[in-house]
Amino acid sequence: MARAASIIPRKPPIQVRSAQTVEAILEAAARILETDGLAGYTTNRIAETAGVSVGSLYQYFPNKEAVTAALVLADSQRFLSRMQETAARVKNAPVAEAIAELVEVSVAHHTDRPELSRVLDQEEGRLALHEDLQDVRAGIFNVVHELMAARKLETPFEPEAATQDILALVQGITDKACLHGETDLEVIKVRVCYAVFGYLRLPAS
Amino acid sequence: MARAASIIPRKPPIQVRSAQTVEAILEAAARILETDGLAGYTTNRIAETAGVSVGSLYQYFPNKEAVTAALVLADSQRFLSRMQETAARVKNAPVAEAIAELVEVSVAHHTDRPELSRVLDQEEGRLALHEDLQDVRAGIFNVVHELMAARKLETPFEPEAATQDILALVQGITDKACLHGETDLEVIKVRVCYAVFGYLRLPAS
DNA sequence: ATAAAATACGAGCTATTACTCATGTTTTGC
DNA sequence: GCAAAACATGAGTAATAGCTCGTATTTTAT
Repeated sequence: MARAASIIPRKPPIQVRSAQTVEAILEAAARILETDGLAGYTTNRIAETAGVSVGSLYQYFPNKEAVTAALVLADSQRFLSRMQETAARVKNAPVAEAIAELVEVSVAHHTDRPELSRVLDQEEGRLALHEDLQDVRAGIFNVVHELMAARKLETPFEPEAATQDILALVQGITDKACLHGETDLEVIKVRVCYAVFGYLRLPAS
Repeated sequence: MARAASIIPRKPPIQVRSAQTVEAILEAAARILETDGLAGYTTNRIAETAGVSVGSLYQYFPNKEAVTAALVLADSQRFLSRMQETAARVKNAPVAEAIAELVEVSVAHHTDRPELSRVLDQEEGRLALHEDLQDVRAGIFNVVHELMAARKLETPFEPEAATQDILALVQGITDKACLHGETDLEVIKVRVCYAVFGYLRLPAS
């Protein structure tokens, strides 16, 4: 049987020098995915772009997938942090405002580096098993889930299903908008809010 | 410069024999994408699975991408046909029913061979330029767009943006549901309808 | 029947790419 | 100052996959 390709970093960087190397590798990988997509995404090119040797790359990542996984994880963690911060901040704000702020965070996360976001979301499927990543996904889910509970937002469905649907429609609308070349964060945000308010049967703010 | 890889079929099959070959190739490609995704998707394997030689494959397709493009086009055309038929059939039905029927077609299209649908949607991005495909996408767009016009469904946004959003949220919710292992078409359909009705601010049926 | 066109075949060429390893350099600990 | 550990290097290897092309077989047309 083919041994499962581990995604766990091979060796943790100890010195500052190596930490910089790892950072450079991740940023290079991101830039390549952003510009050329998976087409030009090779370990040799990642190393070259990062200004390090391939050998160095393989000292910290057991394989190419691990680089992608690290990228996805870092990106998701950033998103989760912002969602949690925002959720805490708007804890006592009016519902409409709370939702609007969370939607803004979500849309901003996709419109910031749209091409990168698209590819990472797409690659996430292949890495869905990874534990850390599942925790982050669960965290994002919980932010929305808890908001609905705290505000007593009701739907005819299980709260879990409703949460999933809301996250899905936010992402769906945002992605398509980006895909069609839209760049105005505000405009997209308004439409996404409109959809979420609609799903929740809330009156317009 | 790298010459643009044409996606236009190299030679049209003339005899029935070759038509069967082309059909076998497309079905084999679909099955591979469905089971192993892009990982095992090689021209050699496609040919082997189809029970023909690689040479035959390259007699009708100029390159691998062309096979994928043909697959995407055929799939989109099936979807468009069903949407158009359904739209025509429910022309005079109550709005709620018309929407429900169209949503059912859409959800069914994704839940039929969910894995295949996911990969094809994903690959569609890379082939977005192709003319025939753009026509089909425009056709799907028009079905929804015209329904909204005929029924005088209003939103605060440009009709085009609203149409895009509705298609996006339908696909978004459906995809995520499939991804999470949901298989019950009826259940998904009800939730998608709920979202669409919400976006359109229509009372529940 | 026979020539020509269409179709089928598949070994193998070429290019690419993930990944290794032997060797050299820098940093750390004492 | 020095040994050991950490880090960096990049030419080279092995495997893979897209695609070609010379040849063989089947179908069509007359």
